[in-house]
Amino acid sequence: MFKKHNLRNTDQRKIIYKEVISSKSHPTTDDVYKNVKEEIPNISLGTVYRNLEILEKEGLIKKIDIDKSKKRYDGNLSKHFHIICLKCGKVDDIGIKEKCSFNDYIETDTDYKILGRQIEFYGICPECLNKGN
Amino acid sequence: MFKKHNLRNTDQRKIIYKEVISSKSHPTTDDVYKNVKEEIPNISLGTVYRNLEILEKEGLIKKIDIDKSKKRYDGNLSKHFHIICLKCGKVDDIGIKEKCSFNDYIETDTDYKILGRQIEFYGICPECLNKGN
DNA sequence: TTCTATGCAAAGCATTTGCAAGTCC
DNA sequence: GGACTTGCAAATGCTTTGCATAGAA
Repeated sequence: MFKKHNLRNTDQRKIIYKEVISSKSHPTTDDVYKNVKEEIPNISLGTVYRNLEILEKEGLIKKIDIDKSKKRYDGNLSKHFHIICLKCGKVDDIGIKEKCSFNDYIETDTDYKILGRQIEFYGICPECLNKGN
Repeated sequence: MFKKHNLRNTDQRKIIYKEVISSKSHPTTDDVYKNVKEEIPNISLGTVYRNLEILEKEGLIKKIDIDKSKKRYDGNLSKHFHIICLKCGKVDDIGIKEKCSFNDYIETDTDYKILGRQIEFYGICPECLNKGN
């Protein structure tokens, strides 16, 4: 299953991966740990941390940097945005429609009451580009 | 200076505030601490943490949740987005033009090489809305 | 057999907090 | 003088890491 990524096919890895892929709730590391623990009671938290990082580096899952204090992961690799409830902290998906205007994202058809947004672009700055690679 | 916010006008607070307002580099708590320390050598890191949080709650500065590991602050209260260099970690501003289309944000006239973006909306989810306030 | 992966526990880092002393109003 | 602030240090919470053992290939 993970051979093409030069990763060994351990039970821990398989179940951690399955857990993220099958979840719709953008679980934190601890969420994954607790759920995997039901199938592998003696699994170590360190193993969960290590595997989530590995799976993310291999592009098999995605890491979400929403929560200031905890890492969250997403098994949905398709292009989409997130919407976070400021009361309960839940993270939902927003489907992306190509070519729609910026306001469409805000006037979304979710039933959320929108209070704010955060947009970050990532790239390489001119100084770093000039320094070569 | 801070009277309208029911805050006492301490040297520590004044200099911490001045430091964030005058900085263009979206400093971390530790950045602020180090700079303030030059004026108040015996200032405590806890004081910096507490004051940055207070200033943010009063709306005098803004907190930026970009860095997964550290808090950053911004003295620029006007509407704008951020762009982060994936090599050096620098955070620059992107001015917002009202009514421009989403792609305009990406085809920005910064000299960055854009590699990705992250968009998060914040609000109250339907379940929390139904629970009343 | 070989080398990656795991479990465990300690360490690391940023942040928060309790408390006594200091100081703004 | 009284309440808010500060400095200090300990505590907290999440994440990382070192190391001996287990296990996949």
